[in-house]
Parts: sequence; C-alpha cells; structure tokens
Amino acid sequence: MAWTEDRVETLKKLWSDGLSASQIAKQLGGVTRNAVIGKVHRLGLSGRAAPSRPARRPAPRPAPRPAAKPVAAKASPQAAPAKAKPVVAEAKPAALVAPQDAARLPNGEYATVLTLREGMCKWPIGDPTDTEFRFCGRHSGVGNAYCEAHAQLAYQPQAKRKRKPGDDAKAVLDSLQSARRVNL
DNA sequence: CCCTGATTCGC
DNA sequence: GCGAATCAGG
Repeated sequence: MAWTEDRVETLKKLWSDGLSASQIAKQLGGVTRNAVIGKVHRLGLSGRAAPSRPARRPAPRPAPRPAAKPVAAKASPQAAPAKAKPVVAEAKPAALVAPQDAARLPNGEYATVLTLREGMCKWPIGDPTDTEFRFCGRHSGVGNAYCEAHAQLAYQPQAKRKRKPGDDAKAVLDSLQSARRVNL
C-alpha cells in the first residue's frame, strides 16, 4: 500500500490527535505500526504529546541482524473468545464521542469505514478503536478528501501547499476561499 | 505478555 | 523512501 496524499493527511491528523501508531495503522489498513512510525519519522513529526515516557535511547549497537527469518509455520489457534464484553453499549454516543459533527447518511446511519465512499468527507471522528468511530461523511466533492469545513482544519497549518497542475489541492483551496466560516 | 515509540539498515 | 527487525521502556 502506497502513501497517497489522503493517507498521509490522515496519518498526520490522527498522529497529532495523539492516537498510537498501531491504532493509526489499523485504521489506515495495509500497513503495520512500524510502517506508520517510520513514516512519521520521515515526515519529521515525531514529537507530540507524550502518551508514554520519552525513553532515552543511547543506541548501544548490539549484534548484527541476519537478513530474514524462515517464518515458523504457525497455524492460527483462534481460541474461543467467550468474553462477552459488558460494555456500556451505545447509550449516549453523542455526548461522549462526538461533540463535533457527523453527518447522517440518507439511510440515517453515520459514515463508517464500510460506508465511506468517494465524494464523502474522510474526516475521522471519535476513537478509531471505539465502535462509535465514524467519519464526517459530508459532501466533499469528487477528488476532495474533506468537506469544506474540515478542509480548513486539515490544510490550515500548511496554508502554502504546492499546487501542481491538475492537483485537486486547487479545488480545496478554492473551497477555502469560498467557505470563510463554517460552524463545526 | 500486552503495549508504546525509536532506531537501524537492507531493500 | 519504505518498513521489518529490534531495541528500550511502561
């Protein structure tokens, strides 16, 4: 899986939101947490709010590393779960999960990873590990990752983005200019 | 053991 | 540039 513009933007967003690398990897799909961490470092946005201890690293340089391991054949046990989650269920997702916004789809549901499609705002809302996790889902326009309102947030820090010919960034910037202020 | 991010280095 | 392997920790 390649690091497309959308995936990088999502990565930046989720990372700055404080989600762990494994959580981000799980949501993006097709990548491991190592890939996420590696990408984060290459993007130069390693530092953020510290969920875990800083943990210094003097780099002791131990023994050399053999190329690859022969991958031990290991059938997945898939043991019986039998772990009924008490879970508070969906009592009141509104107050807990999304004080922000999430557009209702025509069928009354929210946009999830399964229902999110082209032309829908991909702005993530809530905890990706939570069942209540959803996307904004508003109309984003063809070729745009976010709706006008979230495009402002997504592209705000980097107001000056390179605008290559044919790049959809132009459409986003046009949206920014016409959007002005939108209630979030 | 589960998890976290950090780093190295073959590809 | 990418990410598995590995490390150092909580």
